[in-house]
Amino acid sequence: MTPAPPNATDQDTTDQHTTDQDALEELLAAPLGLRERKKLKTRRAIRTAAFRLFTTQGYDATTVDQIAADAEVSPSTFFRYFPTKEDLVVSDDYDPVMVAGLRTRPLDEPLTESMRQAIVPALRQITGTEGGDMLLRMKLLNEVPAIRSRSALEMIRSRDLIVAVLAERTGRPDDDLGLRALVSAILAACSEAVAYWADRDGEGDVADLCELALNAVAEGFSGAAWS
Amino acid sequence: MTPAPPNATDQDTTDQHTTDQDALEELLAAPLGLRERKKLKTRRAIRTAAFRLFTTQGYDATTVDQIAADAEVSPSTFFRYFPTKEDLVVSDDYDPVMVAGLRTRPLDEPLTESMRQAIVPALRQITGTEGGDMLLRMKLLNEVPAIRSRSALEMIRSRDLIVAVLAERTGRPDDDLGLRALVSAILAACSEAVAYWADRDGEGDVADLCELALNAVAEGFSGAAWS
DNA sequence: AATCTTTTGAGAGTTACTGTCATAAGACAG
DNA sequence: CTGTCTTATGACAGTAACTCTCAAAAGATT
Repeated sequence: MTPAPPNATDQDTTDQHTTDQDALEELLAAPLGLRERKKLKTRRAIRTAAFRLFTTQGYDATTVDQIAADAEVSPSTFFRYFPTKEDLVVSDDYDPVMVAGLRTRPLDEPLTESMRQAIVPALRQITGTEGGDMLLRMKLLNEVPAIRSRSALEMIRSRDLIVAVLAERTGRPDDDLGLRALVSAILAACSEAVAYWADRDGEGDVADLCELALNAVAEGFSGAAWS
Repeated sequence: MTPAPPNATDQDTTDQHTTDQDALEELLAAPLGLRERKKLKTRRAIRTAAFRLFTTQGYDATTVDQIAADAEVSPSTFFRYFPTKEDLVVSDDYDPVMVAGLRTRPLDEPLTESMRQAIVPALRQITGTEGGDMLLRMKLLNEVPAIRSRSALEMIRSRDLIVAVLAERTGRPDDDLGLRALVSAILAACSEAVAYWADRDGEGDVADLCELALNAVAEGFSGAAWS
């Protein structure tokens, strides 16, 4: 999801170029305006406060009012930054990474392979950089039904995004059932891997587990008896 | 999910025998007590009222109080029958059907084939008997984020159930990542098929679509270039 | 008919969220 | 650096989905 772009350009009806430009600008324009800096700061403050409370009291036992108080903002402000409490946890900034990865793959490569090559490195990168935070989020995702539930919506978003890219690349329609099914299946397998990893406190390498999961699916569908 | 067993035997601390006996009794004792009959009636009344309101006003615009009023029960009673508003929609009684189907398959059959043979006929049966209701539910599932989200939890339950059965049959551990990934992938593909079907107002046969989806996944994982 | 058990409704309380509006604070022009 | 314009904030009121408690009603049992 939008990695909290400080000033989310809501409608880019103009051009697909805009997206890339914005991303670039965001990275280069180091001296952000004071407003933007403050916004980022509050956002971080809220999230930090929230996670601190979550780890000590648990997700459900922590109220939005508490979080707001702890972050020294009003409850209204909380909701301005995070439309729902769940949004604190389910923010996956790596869809774009995956899409970019996908686009680099050769067109004649099998789709599963392209996806594998897009997902696995992305996972590896993420765990490398923000591993701790991700583990915590994924653990919440395993444990808190509300979040687990909510994350399904994010997955659908991811699926739609990937399907759109692949549809474009293969010249299929956007709503091709086969394509959707395949992408969903792959994402499901990878989610299982991530869940498994989080459930074991980040033991082992997520990326490896993800490959393992994908291999298991491939093997299963190849018709192995498997007992 | 428990298809609303009229008198859920909450604690059978006595004996495992009790469970089977109760289940048997429940099926045989056709002349249900007056209480049970009334309970079933209210449950139906609530659901009927709810669906009527949903179709006219939409899901979000319909409040629980309205539903309760329409069904002529108190709001308290509503929540006694359906712990959440979403539960009105996401009640899949066919997990047991699938599990039973799975158990009839030969042990040396490939897992994917067993699951396919368990899922497809189950789908066929359901659409045959309660097709209209299912279509409506699935459409809500497509359209209402809250429900879509919630149904993810049901899917996890299904997955766990199926994984447990398959783990037992293949002698694998319950938490085998490969098995989980495979089952999740298959369920994801089938969900796509159902969603696709509902999105097109029940046009075509769900079971066929499901097979199509599974075939697409198989093909994808077989390494076809696929463009 | 009397007693016991379960279901029901009334009401009060909590929490996540929405909308409105006045005020405060950064941005910018002159 | 002053005035104006824009945007972020907080206070407040309101809604709706739940949760809990308790007393009354209704089915079950002897």
